Amino acid sequence: MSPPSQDNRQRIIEAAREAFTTEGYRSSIERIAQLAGVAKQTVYNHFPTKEALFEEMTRDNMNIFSVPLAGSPANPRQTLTEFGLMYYECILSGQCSAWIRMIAAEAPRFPDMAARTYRVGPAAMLDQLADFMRRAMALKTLREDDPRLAAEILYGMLSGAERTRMLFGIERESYEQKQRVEAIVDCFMRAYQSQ
Amino acid sequence: MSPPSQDNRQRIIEAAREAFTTEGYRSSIERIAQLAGVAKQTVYNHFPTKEALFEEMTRDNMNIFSVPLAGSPANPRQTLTEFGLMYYECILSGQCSAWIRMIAAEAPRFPDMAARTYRVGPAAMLDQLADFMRRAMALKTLREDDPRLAAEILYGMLSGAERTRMLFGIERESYEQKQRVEAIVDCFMRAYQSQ
DNA sequence: ATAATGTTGGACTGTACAGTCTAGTCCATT
DNA sequence: AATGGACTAGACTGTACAGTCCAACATTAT
Repeated sequence: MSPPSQDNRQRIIEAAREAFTTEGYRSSIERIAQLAGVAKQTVYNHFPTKEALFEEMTRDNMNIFSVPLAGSPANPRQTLTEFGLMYYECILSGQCSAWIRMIAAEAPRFPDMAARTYRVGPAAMLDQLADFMRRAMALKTLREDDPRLAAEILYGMLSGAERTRMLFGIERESYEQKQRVEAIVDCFMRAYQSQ
Repeated sequence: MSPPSQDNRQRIIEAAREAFTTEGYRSSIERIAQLAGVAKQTVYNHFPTKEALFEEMTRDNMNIFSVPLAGSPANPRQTLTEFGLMYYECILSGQCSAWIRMIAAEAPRFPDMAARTYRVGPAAMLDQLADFMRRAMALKTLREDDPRLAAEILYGMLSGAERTRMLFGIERESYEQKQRVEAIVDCFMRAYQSQ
């Protein structure tokens, strides 16, 4: 090979992410090639079909979803607040919004991709969160209850109304994220404090 | 006119709803005509362009979102449980799921349609719910707090994880809806009972 | 140098589809 | 009976795009 092939491959994947998340699957190969600054044929040198490129791109961008849950179950209020802030930062960002919208739109056409993304993204996060709840419940820093349900409830409170607005393309109303996250975690703690 | 034109118009809109929600906007006019049992030209007799048909269809189907909130603020647990059950029934049904997915997918292309649907659907429901919270708080059957936030929190707990699964096309895990709704409302009541 | 390999740009094929046009049919009103 | 508006079937135009082909070019390894 002459000009470094791996560079081109990565540039194409990056361009595909850009194009697919903003224009959906209908975005054309020619457009992607143009965004990558590469000839159309070069795209086909690296990926046999548009579908293959799409699948590769989704595989390459899955890490976009991971939000770490670091912190001790001894102090759930603090740990969950930190987690909630990071969640808002990452998951409700413009980039991630476009990504989720695109996944949702193409889920019927690419069910495997959607299921894989769900497993790596939301499902993994829920598992992590449920595990945290279980440990906190064992420590009696949260009331004894179904840890999975607790995880889903917190997840729901955090994403719920915001996620809906984001899906409909409604601009975020202006308010303090920090304040909102704290109010939500406070609500969660009222419901789940050990008595 | 000979064969009743209004019938055809309604059949076309119905077919468009079916086609657009299952295949997205990419579904063809020919396909819609076929579903409606009508000639392609007849579609164009009623709607000038594909976009116009789409807009009309979304206007016609907006009522799909309305979930009534009937019941007294004197007994929030019961009223909210009934509301939650109806919400699950309606909003998380296959038909409504496909609808939401389609809206989300086409929101960038039809921002007006998306905003309108948001106003009539989720926003109206949140308003209704917030009003209920306000009245219950005035009655001291719920703790004094921000009623809008309370509404969004309950809405989030109800739709959160389920909505995500639905967007990703993940089959509902089998559990009792009623049990889940009751657990969620119970959690909400723990957080919002007046002390 | 030369062979091998990747890239380029442009021409090309085939398909799918929006939207138009036409010739003919069916029915209700006059 | 005649007029006119809606319907049908199908041909047709133009465009967009996936995917292929090819001839010329650049770079690196031998």
